[in-house]
Amino acid sequence: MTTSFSPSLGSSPPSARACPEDESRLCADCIARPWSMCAGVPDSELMTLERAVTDLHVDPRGAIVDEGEPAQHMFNVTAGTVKVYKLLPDGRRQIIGFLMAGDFIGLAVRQSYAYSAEAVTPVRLCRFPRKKLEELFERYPSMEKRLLGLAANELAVAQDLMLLLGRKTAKERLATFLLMLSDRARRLGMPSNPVALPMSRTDIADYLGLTTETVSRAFTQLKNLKLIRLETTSQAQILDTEALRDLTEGG
Amino acid sequence: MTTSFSPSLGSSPPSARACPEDESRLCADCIARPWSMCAGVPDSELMTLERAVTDLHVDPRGAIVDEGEPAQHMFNVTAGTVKVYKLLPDGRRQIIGFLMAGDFIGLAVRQSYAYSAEAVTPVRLCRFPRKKLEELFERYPSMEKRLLGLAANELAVAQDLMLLLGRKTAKERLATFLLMLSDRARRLGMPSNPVALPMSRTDIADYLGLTTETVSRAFTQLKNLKLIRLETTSQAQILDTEALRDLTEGG
DNA sequence: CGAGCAGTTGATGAGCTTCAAAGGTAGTGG
DNA sequence: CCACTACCTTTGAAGCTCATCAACTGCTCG
Repeated sequence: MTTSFSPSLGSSPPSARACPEDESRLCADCIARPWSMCAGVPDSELMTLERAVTDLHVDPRGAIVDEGEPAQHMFNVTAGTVKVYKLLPDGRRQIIGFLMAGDFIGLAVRQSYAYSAEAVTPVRLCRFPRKKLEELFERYPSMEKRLLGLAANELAVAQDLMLLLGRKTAKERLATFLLMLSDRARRLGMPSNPVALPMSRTDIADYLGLTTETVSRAFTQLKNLKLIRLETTSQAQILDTEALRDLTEGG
Repeated sequence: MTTSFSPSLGSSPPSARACPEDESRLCADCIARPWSMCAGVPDSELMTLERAVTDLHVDPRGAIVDEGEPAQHMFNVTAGTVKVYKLLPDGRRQIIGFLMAGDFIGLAVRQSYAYSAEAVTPVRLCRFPRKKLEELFERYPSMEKRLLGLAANELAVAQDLMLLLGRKTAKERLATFLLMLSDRARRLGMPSNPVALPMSRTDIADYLGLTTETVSRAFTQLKNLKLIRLETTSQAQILDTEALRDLTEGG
């Protein structure tokens, strides 16, 4: 049995399922660990880590954190895809990132979350109470060092997205997006050429600062240029990586 | 005598002037310290800090770091305004931030800088060799902790800018920008109501993802709405903060 | 099989860019 | 001190990209 929609896990006791028995809860087996801040904890000390975290599953469309809610937890994504977004009062939405294994949610200096996060696919998360995390950092400084490195990476990704949003055309944005997803999948050891597009066209549009219609037209353009082929709406075969890469920079 | 243009300070021995005698080089006197990562170093240990850094001045339009160059240093801005930007091969530019006292430049996990930085006003900087910085972090973990906090802040600012670039109209962007500058000036203890606009219209345009013409027209619109008044082109009086704030969110 | 939603395609229009020129402002030299 | 020059900013007119509105297709799931 699975709950189809989860409430925000940020502050209230979540109805999200605890980890079922058919999957390991051991940090030693965690696929995401090498890419996450947990890589800063020595193998021999993983039990300390396990005592601090709660393993959670969230179904697609389930909320993980809500903008403005008290930031009591930090999360590590260990499987699946999460979208992180900000809203304007009139409903305009900007997705500021798609998170995957190894990424974190909820690094906040302030009291409350600066954004909302929601599962795109079935997602698996490790939840750290902020206080326990502080203790872990005290005990394993390299864990905090590692988080700084991840934050620096996030920052670089954010800056690339700013360049995209401020200065690229629709076609260039989509080309950039497809290569970004492909590269990331490769880094995570997942299939990188038929690129997986688990998110909807609306999500892609809200990430690229466009509308679904424009995203759809851009897909058609790339198809007509023989740069990609859509196996299904959620799987894109890249036919000419070089030409696509040229496109991302206006070539 | 002052050199009007400085080469990049990132890797080569800079022709930027060392700090002249009429200004203190002591960290104890540093105005930016409370807002910077140096706040993580106890007062009694400031001499260690002083031995590690080089104090630099850069004139307007002088380069500080160049995208792609080896990232051998990190910088702290202690006075003045710096613009940080990325370029596309065809010259399109996106300014990803205006930095002021307390902000850092050059947090990079990778080997080279991910962006360029250039002085807008006369700028004062502390330059940290990456190696010495590592030693400082070893010695003063709270300094690295503080840097993590600053990076988290940067990230939040970046995310706000993504929302602006992806989803706001020209008028909303300018309103957001003016309030942002005003708030920041206040936090730094500088005059916040006639907002200082040290950067050119072109710089503002490249920050907001617009053209100079559109920025100029947006200024005119805000003037006509009686929300602001331009004392000079580089000083904006905010006449109705509330209405302006409503505008930033589409109200 | 039909309902409903996601995605695609088409037609029109708005907002911003581009191209062009005039108005200001600051710095320079007589 | 003022005139001249050069650049920055503002304003105007036309064009283009993307948004909006609308219809259609195809897929998924009772």
